Amino acid sequence: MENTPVFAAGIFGDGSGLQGMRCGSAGRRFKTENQCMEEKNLTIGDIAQALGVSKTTVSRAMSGKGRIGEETRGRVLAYVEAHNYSPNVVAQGLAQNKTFNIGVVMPGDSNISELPFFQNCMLGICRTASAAGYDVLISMVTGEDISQLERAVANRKVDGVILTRTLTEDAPMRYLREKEVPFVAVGSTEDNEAVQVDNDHRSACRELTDRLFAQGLRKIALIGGDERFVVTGSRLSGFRDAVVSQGGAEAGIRTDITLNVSDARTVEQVVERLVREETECIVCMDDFLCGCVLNTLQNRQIAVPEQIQVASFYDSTVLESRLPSVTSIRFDVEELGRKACEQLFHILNGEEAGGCTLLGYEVCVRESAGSGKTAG
Amino acid sequence: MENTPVFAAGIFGDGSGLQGMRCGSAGRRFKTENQCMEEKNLTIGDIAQALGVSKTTVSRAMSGKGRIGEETRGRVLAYVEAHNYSPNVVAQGLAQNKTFNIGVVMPGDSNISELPFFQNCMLGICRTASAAGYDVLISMVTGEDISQLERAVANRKVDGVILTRTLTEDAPMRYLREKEVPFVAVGSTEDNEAVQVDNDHRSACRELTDRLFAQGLRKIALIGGDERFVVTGSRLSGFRDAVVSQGGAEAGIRTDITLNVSDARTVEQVVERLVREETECIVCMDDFLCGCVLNTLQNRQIAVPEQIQVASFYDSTVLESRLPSVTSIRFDVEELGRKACEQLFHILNGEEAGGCTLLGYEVCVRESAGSGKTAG
DNA sequence: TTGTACGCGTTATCAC
DNA sequence: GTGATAACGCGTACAA
Repeated sequence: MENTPVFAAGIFGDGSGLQGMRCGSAGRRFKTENQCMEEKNLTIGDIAQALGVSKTTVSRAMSGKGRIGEETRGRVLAYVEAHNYSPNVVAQGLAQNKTFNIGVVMPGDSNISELPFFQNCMLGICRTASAAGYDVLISMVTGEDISQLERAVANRKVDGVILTRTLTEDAPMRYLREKEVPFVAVGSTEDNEAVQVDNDHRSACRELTDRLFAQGLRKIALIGGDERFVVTGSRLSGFRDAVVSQGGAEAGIRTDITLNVSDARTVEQVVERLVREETECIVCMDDFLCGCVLNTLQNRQIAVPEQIQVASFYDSTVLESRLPSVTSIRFDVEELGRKACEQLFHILNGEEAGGCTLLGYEVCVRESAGSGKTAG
Repeated sequence: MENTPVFAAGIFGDGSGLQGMRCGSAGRRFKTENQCMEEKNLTIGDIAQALGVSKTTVSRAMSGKGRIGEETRGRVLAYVEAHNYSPNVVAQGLAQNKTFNIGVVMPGDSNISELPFFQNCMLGICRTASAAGYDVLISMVTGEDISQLERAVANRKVDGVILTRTLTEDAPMRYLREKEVPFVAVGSTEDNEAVQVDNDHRSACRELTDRLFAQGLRKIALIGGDERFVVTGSRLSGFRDAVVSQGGAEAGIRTDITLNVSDARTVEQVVERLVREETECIVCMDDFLCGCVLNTLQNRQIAVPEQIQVASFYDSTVLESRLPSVTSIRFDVEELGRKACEQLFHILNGEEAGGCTLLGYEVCVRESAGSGKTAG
């Protein structure tokens, strides 16, 4: 008994118009005659032939579109199940002018404290996409280099795109606009036309700041990062909202705002100044900065919250093992990714989604500030 | 002068076999007659027609394969340039049984200190892939759920896969093996058949540990994470290599090894014990654990390195703002991603790549240990 | 050197 | 309810 290895000839057309007894006709690997690994590279044509029906019928059975006899449908589905056939999505795409891919733009130069955000956001996106039969194609953007995104778009590899970070002068967004590629932005943008999904940073930061004032604090400092990130602006607005609602300077409130702080050294200098000026509480725009602030205070032997309070406008896992635990705001980032993906699908289905979706937040008062052990 | 909007009719065949004067025949958007946005949805057929040559000729001009007249080639390329046409990669793929996508498997449940690793690894992969005309498709794996990977593979969305983390019982790897999907693993594996790219963790950890012994230390403790990660095993081996080379217990060397430590609370308990037992140095297998150890020591007012030394077997940015600076090992993770991607391309080109590629490392002796201010 | 005629795997149209 | 047939955009053996 010979098991002659048979090369899957005619892959790219062998000239003979023969369509006789094929076995994994689309195969690209070696196979043995009698035992063709059924699950692989089976085509709609193979099934049609095996069942003595037309390709059209098989297609209909699978898609559920068009009329088809209940029995025929059952037979096809049974065969499909038995040989666990799965359609070639690329070919489906070619026929429908779709790719079943969504692009996700990730910054390649984010700092530590932002990474959990992107990770969880990706998780939400991937799960939602996967459940809808889509795959996620990544483009990393570093600085002004959006070449990866350009490639993906120019090559028509994606049906739409999700932006996971928004800048005030956003190169990726400008590009997508220009090319008329459907996209959704995670994080707010100044472009009101754009579909965006974000947490309500402004309200969240206002609420947290309000609580600090409610504790009787009067000298609060704010340290923030890159001003070009739209979220920095939102948080700042929330902070100011709270200040204004308390009566501002007229009510004896003193604030000290420092933005564009990006490294530990700068934080150190700022903190030293703030301590000298007898600031009662330092509010940080993100956990990276907050970590730096805590380090500095620890090295200077300044007790938190007894001598100075500290709070953060973000709650990542960066600080989770810290003592004292840090008062901050918690967001459901995975949900953010999910929502963004759903919005994109809406657009793709022509159900033009709403402009801006705001998700909630949770203020977590912990030991470092606002818990009552105030120094103020 | 009317600019009648003309719907790109006949997308899926309008019945008329007409091939006359088409403008973006593959278009799916509205266009104006005279000013069809040339760069979009131009096909090889459009170009052929415009230039009065055959599609084959255009194809050849672009691919460089097959003989073609220098002048003809020039004309085609000029036209392509002028209208900045770019081929439909999906269609190319369908014709060549390729996708021009590589899959990347990411853990969806990694802890903070691992994230910079995955980020940089991705960066290396994406850049290499992009330069080779490939895109990166992400599959997130959480726990035993490899459904996203399964979808991508079953749907033939990828030509090959890169695994960014390896476990001793690796579900994704098992799956890829079974489906005979070409893959490369970042990180070592027990499967010797698999193509793998890794840093030489064993040598690196041995070298670092050797230095500690060279400082005269005799009581060293090791704290490690998940035992199922292959890298945990490698690092442990390196540590043991150093111990053995120093003569081990007979030479008066005491070691204390604790694995599967994953949370800050456990670290605290372990550290307390180690301090009681007058350990001279705590070596951490990664920076997350190291961060926890430093926190605990700081809270207990135990000075590093004066009272106890601390070193880490990994150098992420998690600890970069810490004081004292931590002695650890530095790897070029982006290079790791690059190499992995290159190896995958070798396999895809049939140039069966070597089994295991080991990349280098750099031991960074800083303040926290091995710098001379020993407590031992 | 160039063109013809398929084929890749699927969907959509239109007859039957 | 079912089946040819023509797209989708591109590559390629073979003929010219």
